[in-house]
Amino acid sequence: MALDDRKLAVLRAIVEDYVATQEPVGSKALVERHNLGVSPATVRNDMAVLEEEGYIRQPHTSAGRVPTDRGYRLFVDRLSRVKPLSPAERRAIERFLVGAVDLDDVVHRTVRLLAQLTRQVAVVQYPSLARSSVRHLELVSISSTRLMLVMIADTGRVEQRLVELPEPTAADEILELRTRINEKLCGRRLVDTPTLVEALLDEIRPEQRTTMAVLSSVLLETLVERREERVVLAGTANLTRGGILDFHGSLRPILEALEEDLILLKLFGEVEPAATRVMIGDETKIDNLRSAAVVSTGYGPHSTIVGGLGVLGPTRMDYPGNIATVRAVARYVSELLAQN
Amino acid sequence: MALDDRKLAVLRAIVEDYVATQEPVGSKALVERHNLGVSPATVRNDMAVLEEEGYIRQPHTSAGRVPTDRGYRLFVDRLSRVKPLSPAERRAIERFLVGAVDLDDVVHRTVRLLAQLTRQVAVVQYPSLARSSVRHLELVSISSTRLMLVMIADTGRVEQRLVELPEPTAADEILELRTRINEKLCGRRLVDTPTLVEALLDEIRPEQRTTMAVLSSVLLETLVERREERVVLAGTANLTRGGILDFHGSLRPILEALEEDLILLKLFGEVEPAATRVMIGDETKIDNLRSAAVVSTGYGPHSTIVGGLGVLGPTRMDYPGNIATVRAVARYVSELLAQN
DNA sequence: GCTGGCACTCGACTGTAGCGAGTGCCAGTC
DNA sequence: GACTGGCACTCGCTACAGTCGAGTGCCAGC
Repeated sequence: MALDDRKLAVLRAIVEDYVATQEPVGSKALVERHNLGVSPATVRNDMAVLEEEGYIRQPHTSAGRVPTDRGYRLFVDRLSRVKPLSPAERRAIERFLVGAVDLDDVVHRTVRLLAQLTRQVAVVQYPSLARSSVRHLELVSISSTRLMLVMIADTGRVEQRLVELPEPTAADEILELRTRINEKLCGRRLVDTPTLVEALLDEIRPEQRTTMAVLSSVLLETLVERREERVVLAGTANLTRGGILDFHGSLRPILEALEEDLILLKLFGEVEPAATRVMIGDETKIDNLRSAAVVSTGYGPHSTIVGGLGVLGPTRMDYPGNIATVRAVARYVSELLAQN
Repeated sequence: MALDDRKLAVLRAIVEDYVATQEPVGSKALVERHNLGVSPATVRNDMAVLEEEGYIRQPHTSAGRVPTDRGYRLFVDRLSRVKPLSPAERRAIERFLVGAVDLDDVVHRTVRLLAQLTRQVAVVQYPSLARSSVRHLELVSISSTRLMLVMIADTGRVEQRLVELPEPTAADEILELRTRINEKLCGRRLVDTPTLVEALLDEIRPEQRTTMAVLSSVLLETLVERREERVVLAGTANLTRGGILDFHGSLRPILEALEEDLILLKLFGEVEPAATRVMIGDETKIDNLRSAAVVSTGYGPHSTIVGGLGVLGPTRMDYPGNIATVRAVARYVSELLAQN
């Protein structure tokens, strides 16, 4: 059955009121607060239809209605208008992000900013190594058989690994290797390095091969294959806003899910270009997050995507507002990265 | 009034039972579970004295007794014996920490391990820059007027900063500066760098001075003065164990406090050598942590201290067990750092 | 197709009563 | 003097009954 315009308006009103008051909303209150132009009885009929279709439900007889996940989905897809940011918010964003000294700083400031503006849990993924290129590779000698490999990515991300050499290697050998590796890898995408490194192994002098083999295995194993993706989160205290009524009863499952980097990456890391993604309840595909919703988007310099960011909160959240904020923050961060 | 041995035994029994059951403990249950050799009535008299002295209190008139912060303090200082780790725990610790690829990895594994073993919130501070020495300083050119300063500390910590140069500088100039800086700073403690850098400014060729001035200001301002201390935490989901009965009613203040790096540093960062510190309730000096307790200790290679770690939980926690675990983990981490 | 009216449901709240764990006190005993 | 058994008392917890009211579904009428 198709829903006519008024029924949609009723659904929208229910979602908006419920998000604002956190209480089941009845037909009478609805006509009072929104000028729907019809009587409560009519609204009740519409509600009955909406309930039959699974967009709203009654917590118990003699209570008002509450949106279901399906109801929120419809609301997000068709009923919500984008809410422009307030000037105060814009200013907060700008002020917050200037003065960052390095990538760590940018990421941390961003996640706090997001948590503060949306009053939800915020998550920011570090620029993904999978989407980065090599800017520079440095080999720093620590002892004759031990050195530190430092990789600097174009995204500003820096990774270091300790390398045990099989035999003592002279400083100038190391230096030469460093030069060769940089010639080969600089500017290339990290995912392309395996073949390049393989080629390099053939090109260099035989006596350098064992050292190079160790280096390449560290490089490939710990940086390329096991791509260390990192995420930061902030604002967990926001989960306690509005009692424990959200998240039916216990924060436990939510907090547990937030401890799993893999889960966070799945939710916030896999973002397609220019799409703001909203996942509601079961759509997260995570059992512990049944009662939560996620708004995420990608960011990156010059319209590329190098990582994801977003917020997580109760399904009962201000979707239009959060979507607007997440987008705006992503845009600002992207600009910031483009400047570097 | 001095407490005789039996009264102390009663206090110990109360603490142990209350920690185990999370319920106010009465005189009858006490004599049943612990063989105190006296009747409930006698225990009641002792309890009355303990209450008068402020070691225990009654939640309400017809309930059993609960330890006060002062009671826990006495328990920790005089009544608890160190609980040896189980072999399973020892094995868990060893297994958990092998295979760490770099400092980040060590820190993250450690914090998870601690959270898992103690079932509390765990916190680990990164090796403090204030206590680190410079192992190597690298300058990586990004464009002619921009470079990245990478500092590697002896603790394995790596920090990077973007530097804007006032004028284009040739690669070999940069290289020369890098060598000079390393000659001067390698092996020196970070806190000693300001005077060394100043001296260096006088020694180098005049045309390099402006570049060097920029470098030194970044170095001193963002690494030495504003010492970026970092902390990692895990196990927040453990706060929800045992209902919200701990933390009288709301996790909110606890979660808020845990978001503040400054608070965490204060609790876990300021550790004297070889002392395991226990802070109970108000002793934390943090209002939000009234209902929490902290067990912390220092760690570092070769009996030095480079950072702190520990756990945070309800005042009603297993102090002997947590103290033992925190110490053991700190010892293992220290060994691991000594090997590098 | 909308509306007003009406009977009905059911959770929230209130007040009462009984139960029982636990206490404080006191007189008696070793 | 220290410990013990006994006893009256307190008070939170639970169960139960009764009332209230918000909100619904349905239906006849416009």
